Amino acid sequence: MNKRHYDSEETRSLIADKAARLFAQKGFAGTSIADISRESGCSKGHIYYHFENKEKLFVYLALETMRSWKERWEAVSVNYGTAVEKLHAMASFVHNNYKTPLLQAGQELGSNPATSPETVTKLRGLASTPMQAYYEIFKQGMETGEFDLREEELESTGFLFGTLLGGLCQYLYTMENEPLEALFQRSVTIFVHGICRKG
Amino acid sequence: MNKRHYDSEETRSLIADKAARLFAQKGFAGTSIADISRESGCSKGHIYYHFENKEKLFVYLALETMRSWKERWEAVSVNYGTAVEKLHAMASFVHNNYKTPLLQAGQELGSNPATSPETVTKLRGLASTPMQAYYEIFKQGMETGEFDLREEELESTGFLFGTLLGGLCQYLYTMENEPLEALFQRSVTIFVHGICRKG
DNA sequence: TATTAATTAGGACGTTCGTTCAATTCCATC
DNA sequence: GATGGAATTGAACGAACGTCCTAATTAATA
Repeated sequence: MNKRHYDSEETRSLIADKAARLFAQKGFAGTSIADISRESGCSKGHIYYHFENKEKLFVYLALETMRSWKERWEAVSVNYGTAVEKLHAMASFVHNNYKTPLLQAGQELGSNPATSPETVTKLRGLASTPMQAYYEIFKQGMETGEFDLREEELESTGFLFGTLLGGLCQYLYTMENEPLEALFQRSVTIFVHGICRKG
Repeated sequence: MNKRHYDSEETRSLIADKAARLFAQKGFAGTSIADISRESGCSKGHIYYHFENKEKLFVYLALETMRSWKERWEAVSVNYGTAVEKLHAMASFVHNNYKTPLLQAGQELGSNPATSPETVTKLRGLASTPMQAYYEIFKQGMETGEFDLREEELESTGFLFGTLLGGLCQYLYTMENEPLEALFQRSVTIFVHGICRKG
């Protein structure tokens, strides 16, 4: 017995895909249901068949995006040994998989006084998923002696690394892929070595 | 002869102030003329007496913000000698004076297909003002031998530094001042020294 | 005090927004 | 091939949007 009639499930994820791209590109308020309808090719009414409302749709997208991001990173990261290798891998991974603009849209929605408290709560913890992943890498680097870090510097280091990668994601839609990838990689180099002339 | 009747000029800059804060906090689409009217305490019609429309208002704010930012930085920066000192000063300056969220709102507006081409053009060059300032510092550091940089790395270094500071500005409205300032300063330290175990 | 031009308010406009809902189409099953 | 529930549509709703227009208010000048 097949529970799936029509292409309902596919339609749902098509809507989700298109909506995620639109939210990432134009922000929460900047994206209308009509936009999503046009882009996905299905009626406005049908969007409301799959999702309760615009806010819930966004929260679903944000949470799901982060869950899948974490899952895929954990699958990828085992292929890299040292912390430095992992940082480079992470830079590429974020460049290709991260939907930071979606996080920004989340901030936009979260800071709006009209947003429901439950939504704000759910959105609050969103950024902690990638931050945790960054933290783990720097922790490893500290433990193996690759990095010269003190315990209390770990969190802020991961935070800043994530902020830089996140900032670079702003250029995903306006910059060529190749030079952007170079910037992602150079971010790692700078974090690791700095730019100071050594003794 | 006084050209200023009433407090028109003051009212205009009051509108500009409130509008800038709102745009920075809630984005371009997320901020309504009614919001600005409520916040500034003057009528919607009066906003249109001072500004042609919402788009032009935003462009004015963005350009004016950047112009004033540059002016004030140039006044401040002469108090610092070395490139490292200037980087720390810049971090503090951005923390206290930069309206990066306004730049993000600019990207939001600029990437909207409905936005007029002239506006897009004006917005395009916005980010280059601070980037130029960052570039200058790293160039100085390279020339004085403080930094170990090659000519062709200058631009990307300034770009990344600006991206990191800009990313940190996202937390202006959600984080306490003191720990945020610490993150700004630590950004400089990491950029300068990196985190790799030396020798 | 009367006149005038600059300033401000507030409501009306057409449009677009998020949302709802009745009607229709589709497919699995009988 | 008829039936029923799931999938999908498209029109319609009130609210909110950006913008415009007219009327009221103000302060300077005559």
